[in-house]
Amino acid sequence: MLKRTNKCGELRATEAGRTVTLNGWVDSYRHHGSLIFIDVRDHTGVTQLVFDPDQGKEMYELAATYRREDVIAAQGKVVKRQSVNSKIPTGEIEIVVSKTERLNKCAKPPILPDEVHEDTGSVSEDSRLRYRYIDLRRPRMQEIIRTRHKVTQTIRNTMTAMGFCEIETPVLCKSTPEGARDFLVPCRLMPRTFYALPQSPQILKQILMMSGFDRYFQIVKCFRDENLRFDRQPEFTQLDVEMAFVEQDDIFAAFEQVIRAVWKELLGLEIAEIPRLTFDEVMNTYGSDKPDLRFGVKLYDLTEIAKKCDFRVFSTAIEAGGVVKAIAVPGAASFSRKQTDALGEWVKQFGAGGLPTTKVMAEGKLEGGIAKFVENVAPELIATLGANEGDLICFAAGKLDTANRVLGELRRKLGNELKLANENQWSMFWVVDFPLFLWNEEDQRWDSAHHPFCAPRPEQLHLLETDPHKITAQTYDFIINGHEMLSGSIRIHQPEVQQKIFQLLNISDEEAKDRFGFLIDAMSYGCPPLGGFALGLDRLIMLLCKTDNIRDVIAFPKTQTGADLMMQAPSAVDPKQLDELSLQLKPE
RNA sequence: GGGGCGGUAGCUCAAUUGGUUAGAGUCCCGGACUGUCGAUCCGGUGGUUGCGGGUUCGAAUCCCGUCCGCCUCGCCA
Repeated sequence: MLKRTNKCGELRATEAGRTVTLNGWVDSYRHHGSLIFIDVRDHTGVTQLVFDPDQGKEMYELAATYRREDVIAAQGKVVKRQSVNSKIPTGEIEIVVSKTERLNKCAKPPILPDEVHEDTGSVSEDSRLRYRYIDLRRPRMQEIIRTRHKVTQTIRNTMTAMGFCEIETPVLCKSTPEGARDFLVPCRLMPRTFYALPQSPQILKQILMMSGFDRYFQIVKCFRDENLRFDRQPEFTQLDVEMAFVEQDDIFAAFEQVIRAVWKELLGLEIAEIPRLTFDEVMNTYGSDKPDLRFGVKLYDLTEIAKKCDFRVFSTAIEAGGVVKAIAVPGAASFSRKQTDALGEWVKQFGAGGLPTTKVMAEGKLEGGIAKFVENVAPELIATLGANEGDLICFAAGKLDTANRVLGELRRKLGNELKLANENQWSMFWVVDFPLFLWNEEDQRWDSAHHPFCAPRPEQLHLLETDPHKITAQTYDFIINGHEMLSGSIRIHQPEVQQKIFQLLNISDEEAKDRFGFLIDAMSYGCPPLGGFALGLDRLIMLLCKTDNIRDVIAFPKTQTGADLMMQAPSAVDPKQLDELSLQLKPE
């Protein structure tokens, strides 16, 4: 074969006169009867080839049969072009081909690796996933997947420099019914038993700390058999980290070094000081535990002001011990009645009865919606909210949690729709002081807010018996632009404490022993204080590549029903295989 | 599991809202063309309108079921 001497994106005018060979895919071809132009593409870019019959009739005739996505080789002289194409980096030169070879003929291509054109539109994701190998040839996809590699490299280098050791943990693990649903793998050697794919290496990394590895990390696949979303795949990748002999600040310092290195390496940006906000603070101020702080639109408590209004919705809520809160959304005063009504319907899914609104007009006048009920407090209202002309004030009245949720969701939705966030800005911060437990109304019991190995603050241990909801966990999230990127905690390192937590979570000794016996044992044979975190790598890449589709950042992703459209997984299996596993299928 | 949107040529879409033989661009095939670069021009192949029922003189269009894709609520310690 004619082996390449250069890549398709690298030749410039300075190489004019040299004889080179290129290998690649036919990106486009233009026939002019006795002159053929072909743009040949590889991962580095495209170069124009010129085929002139004067350079050889056979060569020319072969080139005349080249079609899109054929794989070809071409040898020839680099010459400066008569007419420069300023759209491509190699546009100053072309190759006058003297020898060529077709390395592979492409069958009629089902899709083409084109970027979007005005009149042909973009290829549906179905087709892109089915013919992933063609889709991945697109420069944009190449860029994303290569960015991903650069991120993992940067992470590995930084973690290694900080003294972390990358250790692999098993993929065939033990099923634990807590948390997400497990993917199960039947065990042939022990019939009627199953492995589970890990939801995360949580327990194993804690054990590695007990084993004296001191600082562990792993870029690792995790599996959760739950329903999927735009940013969720059944298998996804985490940067998993655990550290021994540490407190919260040590973990923050370690991660901040990593994220700074990634932003420097990938974006050339220095990250300023990273703030820490408490859970209560973000919930009350932004109505979310992961707000996007690239724009304001804070929630304000208007309960006192609302008491002065003769509005049934407010008074009923306040009498029931609830609150009245509001946000002022810039520019939303232009919303039509139809739009505000639609918002009123939309918020019902978060427990609101409806959405009272009013518009801020010139000179601090209120108009529309519930204006007549709040006119009497207009100046106070506007001052408290810091509202301006053109804002739409949205109220939520009811229980504090509900009001926060409703306004938080509304803030997120309208922030997106009205593009309130500066696209070129990054908002990063830690959320700290989460509650350790959340009350589960449905089952009438306590649940871990994160997981059952999170350590309570030692000075609050006595509250375990009396007021579990008051206990603050040494748990933290890291938020970027309104997305939860990371979460972690200081773990429990004393078996007595762990047992108490299990008790409160209604996990019996027997159960605990069955599921986590090895962890408790390990903990009792010399366990250092420890903590760590897990970072969602796919979501991080999504942010860095500015895509809102997790499938874009994974080479071979799955659809919302967990299918791989290229390899056609999952699929039925041979009855023999089932038999070997002592499995039998339930009739439909 | 619930809700919403979608499925028409290999690909991206249209079809005057139930009415003649389901069209266009692109890809592919063939032809013309020596400076194109999303080449252009001419011709051609290509359809179980996701699938299965039903309503109707007549269904891509309406109804029921089902499958698939996307978004979303629940769910994801």
